[in-house]
Amino acid sequence: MNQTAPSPAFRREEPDARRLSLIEACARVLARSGAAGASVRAIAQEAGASVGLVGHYFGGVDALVSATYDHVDRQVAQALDKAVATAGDDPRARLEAFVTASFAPPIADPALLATWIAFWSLVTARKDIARQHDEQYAGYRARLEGLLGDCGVATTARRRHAIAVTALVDGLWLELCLSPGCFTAQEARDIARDFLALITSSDR
Amino acid sequence: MNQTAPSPAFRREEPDARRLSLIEACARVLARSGAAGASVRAIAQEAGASVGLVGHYFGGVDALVSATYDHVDRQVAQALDKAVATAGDDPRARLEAFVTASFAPPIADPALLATWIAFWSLVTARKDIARQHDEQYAGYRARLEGLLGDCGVATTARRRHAIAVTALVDGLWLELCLSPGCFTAQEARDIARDFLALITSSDR
DNA sequence: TTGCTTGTTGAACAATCGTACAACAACGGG
DNA sequence: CCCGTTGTTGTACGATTGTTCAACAAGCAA
Repeated sequence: MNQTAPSPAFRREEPDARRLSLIEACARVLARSGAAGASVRAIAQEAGASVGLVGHYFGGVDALVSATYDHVDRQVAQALDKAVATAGDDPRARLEAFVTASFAPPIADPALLATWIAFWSLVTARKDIARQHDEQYAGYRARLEGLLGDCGVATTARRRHAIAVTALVDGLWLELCLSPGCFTAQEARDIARDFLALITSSDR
Repeated sequence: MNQTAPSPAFRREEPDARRLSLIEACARVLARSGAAGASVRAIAQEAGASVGLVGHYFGGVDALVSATYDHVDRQVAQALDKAVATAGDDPRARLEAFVTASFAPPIADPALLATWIAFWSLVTARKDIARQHDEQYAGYRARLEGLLGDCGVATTARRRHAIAVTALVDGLWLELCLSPGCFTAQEARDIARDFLALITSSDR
C-alpha cells in the first residue's frame, strides 16, 4: 500500500486539559469580540475543538462563561499575590506592590478588561454571575484591608479606605485599558501611590 | 350599523418623538437584559412599535445603540450641570456638587450602569463606539479640570487630579451600582468629599 | 490481536437574530 | 369628499444562535 501513517483525526485529551483549553479559548474570544461574540462555535473553533465538546464538559455555554470568570479571577489573584510576595517584608512596600500591580501586565491588558466587561454585562441578567462578582469583590477588599492594617491604618478606617482604594484602582484600570492613549501606566501608578501615602500617614 | 368608532390601528408620531421613544426603549432594554438582549424585536416591543421602525429611523440596530449612547451621555451631562448650577457660586461647593451628583439619582442607578456597561462591551468590537467613549471621557475630565482650577488647584496638578477624581468616582459608582449592598451612597459621597478636601488643600 | 470504554465529532433541530420590502392606513391638503 | 404622502406594519428571508445525539474512533486492558 502507498498509505502513509493514518494521522489520527483528533486527539484524546486529559479531561482537565481539555476543560482548560476551552476556558482559555473562551477568554480569548470574550476579549476579542465581547460577550456578544462568545458563541459556542466561535469558542470551539478558537480552541480547535468541536461544538459538541462545550456541551460535554460544561453542559452549556453559560456554564463555560461562568467557569471562565472563575479562572480569570483566579489568575488575577495569583498575579497580585506574586507581586506582594516579591515586594519583601516591608508592609508599605507590600501594599504598594498589591495596588500598582494592577497597572502592569498581565493585569493592565485591554484584553483582560474586555473579558471583565463581558462579565459585568452579565451581572444584570444572571444571578450566578452577580454572586460570583460579589464574592470576588469582597475577597479583593478583604485582602486590601489586611494590607492596610499591616501598615498601621486604624481598624475603624480600614473599611472606608479599602473601598476608596479599590474604587480608585478600578477606575484607573478601567480608563487605562479603555482609552490607552489618555494617560500612562506610570501616571496611574503615581496617582495610586500618592493616594496610599495620604491614607497611611494621616490615620495611623 | 352597530359598528363603533374605528379605533385606529396605530398612531402617526412626530419623527423626533418616535425616534426618542425608540431610544428610550433601547436604554431600558439595555439596562434590563444587557447588550446581548438588545434585539430589534425586544426594543420594538418595549417601545410599543413594530420591528420595521428601527430600520426606518436608524437604518439598523447598531446605529440605534450608538444614538442611545449619545442620548444617555447627554442626560448624565445635564444632570451634572444642574447639580453644579444648584450649588451656587462657591467654587468648592460647585466642585463637590459635580462629584457627589454621581452618587444620587438619576446617575446612581443600576439601570444606568447596565446601559453604560453595554456600551463599554462594544468599545472593543466597534470603532465608532470607541470614539464616542473617548470624546465623552475627555469632556468629563475637561469639565472637572475647570472646576478644580476654580478651586485654586495649580495648573500643573490639574490634569493629574482630574484623572484621579474621575477614576475614584467611576470606581465608586461602578461598585455602588453593581453590588448595591456593599456600601451606601452616603459612604461614597463621604469618600469622594474627603478626597477633594485633600486635593484642594495641599496644592493651592 | 480483540474488545471495551469514552472522548470526540458534526449533522440536525428549533429558536432567534437583523434586514428588506410590499402592503396598509393615518392624516392633511385639495 | 377624495386623494396623495408617508409613517407604520408584519411577513419573509437567510444567517446564526444553543443544544442534542447517534455515530465514530482513539487508546487502554486483556
